Amino acid sequence: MSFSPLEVLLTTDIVLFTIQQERLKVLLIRRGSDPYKGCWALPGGFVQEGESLGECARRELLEETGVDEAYLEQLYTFGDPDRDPRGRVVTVGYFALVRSDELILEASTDADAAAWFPADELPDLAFDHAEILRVARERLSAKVEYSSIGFQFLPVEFTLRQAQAVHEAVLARSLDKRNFRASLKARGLVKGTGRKIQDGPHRPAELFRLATDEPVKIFK
Amino acid sequence: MSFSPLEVLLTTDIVLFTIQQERLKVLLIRRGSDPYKGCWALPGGFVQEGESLGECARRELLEETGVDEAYLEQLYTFGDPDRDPRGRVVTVGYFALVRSDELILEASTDADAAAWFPADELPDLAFDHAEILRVARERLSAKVEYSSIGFQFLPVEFTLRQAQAVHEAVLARSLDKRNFRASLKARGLVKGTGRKIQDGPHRPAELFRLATDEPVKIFK
DNA sequence: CCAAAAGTGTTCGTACTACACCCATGC
DNA sequence: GCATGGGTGTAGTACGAACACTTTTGG
Repeated sequence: MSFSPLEVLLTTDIVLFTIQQERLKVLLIRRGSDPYKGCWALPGGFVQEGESLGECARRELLEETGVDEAYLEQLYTFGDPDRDPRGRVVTVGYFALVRSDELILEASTDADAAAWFPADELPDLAFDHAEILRVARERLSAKVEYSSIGFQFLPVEFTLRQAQAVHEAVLARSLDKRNFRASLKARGLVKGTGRKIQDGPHRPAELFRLATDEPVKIFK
Repeated sequence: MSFSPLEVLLTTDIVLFTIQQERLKVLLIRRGSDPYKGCWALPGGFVQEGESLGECARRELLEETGVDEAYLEQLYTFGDPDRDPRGRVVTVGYFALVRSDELILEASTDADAAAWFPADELPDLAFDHAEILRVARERLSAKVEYSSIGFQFLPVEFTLRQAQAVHEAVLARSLDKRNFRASLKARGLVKGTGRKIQDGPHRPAELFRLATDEPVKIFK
């Protein structure tokens, strides 16, 4: 290694998903400075001294969106030489999941700079963020099927209907109610609390919670 | 972004797997310079100007091991602030698979600087390379079960016994011959060539090849 | 004829699919 | 009493796991 190594700028970009109105949504921010000023983009920013990649992603998420607690997972690293007009900037993509009921926190950031978009109606995005988002959606869909990651969108106690709506939103197809419930039971994933919730002119639904403490359980 | 962003050094490190004597092996190189001089480490090196991450991994693989054609896939990015004593060095881990019969190429590199180690008898490694290797093994094992990635270890034509041996080596457990073959047939993964190969005092085996052109097919 | 690997089917349990009706509640 | 979502079971099919013997060849 006698050549002088190339120094690069390193960022993390976060694809933050949630469910609203039973639809999968993604948080985007409007860029306030060049390049791509005024464009929609993923939240993210430069890695700082003494900070790990995951710490950086968590910090950026908090700073740019006000989201404090979220499931966070490294996705993929994008480093094509010309992906950023400023020069050599490599980004480590993350994806993050928050519960719908934490979204009040979103108001803590400057209001018109951030917005939730339905995952299937996205605007044009800055840099290669459309590609990062595509990879994130792919990974999320796959993981919902073979792990319990989908429950990250739900509060600690939830009804089975809510759970099914979340899975349907992520997979973008409808599921059979009896099969969905049977599968949860077969996997021993949820346990009833005995308590019920009444939210309309119909029979009250039982509240459930995850049976295990591990946040995300891989099936099989 | 008013602060001045941190510049980092970026490397790729490659976990190169193969199968020899029906065992899963990993290629390591002995470091010729500090830090960790004399230690075993993964092949890899600094990303250069104008080079994408995948190109860097492929180049390092060629330069350090003489391996030209290999299946290559990005694994995970490791960026803890203190993972490298030289300063802030972030590495993008890759894993690569080569066929056993390409290993003659390995002699093209300086002989005692590189060696194959059984995946379950590894020496101490430099940096956080033990962790990178752990992640790579995990990913490889998982992927062998739900994709046709294992055939990357085999030549274009192979016997079913060879295919089974490869899968057994990766999974570190023995498989049932009839089930293995039935599963290949059910998936329509391989097709017989009609030709046979004779390699000992026993009935000759038919040669097979992959039924599809796609290098790696995901099941289900 | 012996050693060595090639080749081949069935049974069982488990998991996914499709599918329809009664129940509890508020208005 | 009616509208709304809550809750439940069964039959068919597909897939993975366990399991043993005959065939072909070289020596």
